[in-house]
Amino acid sequence: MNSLTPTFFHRPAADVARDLIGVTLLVDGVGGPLVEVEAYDQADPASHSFNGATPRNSAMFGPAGHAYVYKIYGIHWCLNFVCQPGSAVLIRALEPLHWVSRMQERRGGLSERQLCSGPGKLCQALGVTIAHNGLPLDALPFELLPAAESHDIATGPRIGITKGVETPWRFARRGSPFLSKPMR
DNA sequence: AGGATGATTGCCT
DNA sequence: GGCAATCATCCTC
Repeated sequence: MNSLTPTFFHRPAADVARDLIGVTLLVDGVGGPLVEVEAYDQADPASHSFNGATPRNSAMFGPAGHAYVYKIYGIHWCLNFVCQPGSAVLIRALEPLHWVSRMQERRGGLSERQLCSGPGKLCQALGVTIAHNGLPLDALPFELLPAAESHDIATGPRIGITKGVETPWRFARRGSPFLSKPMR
């Protein structure tokens, strides 16, 4: 069951990002509704795609609606949803709702608000690795379920970047206790 | 071939 | 708040 088609993703990343808040992400049945995402596109100096395609970022130039997974600081995985060529949405946080016990096993028995409150944490909790790079999002192990209700969405500058710091392409569910950092 | 770097996290003070 | 961990990737020589 999955009603987010490639058409949904074949749009500017910032538009897709906003529409992803509240969408439930499951990987092998583990996950919950997205509460925080960020958009990146090719004209954006903060984006991995800014200087063109390389072996690492090739998924960003592949079909919309597929995953782009990369390793950061030699330690953590980060999951993105590919949009228009050279653009993607970084999945930063979700509300742990489905199969929470599995997430706690993977993360080390932490409180629920620490399970998926950051891009690296979320990948650890959901078991996302480089093995998921390039996979389509409309097939297992991925499931994307439309938002059950509308949300009050806050926007602001993106986290952890040194270029493009003024671009307000961080989108979050306002007031959620599951964010990587509070929205200002 | 060598070196700097990173869309982070968690532990320490 | 500060900083170490840890390594694939990418740029430069």
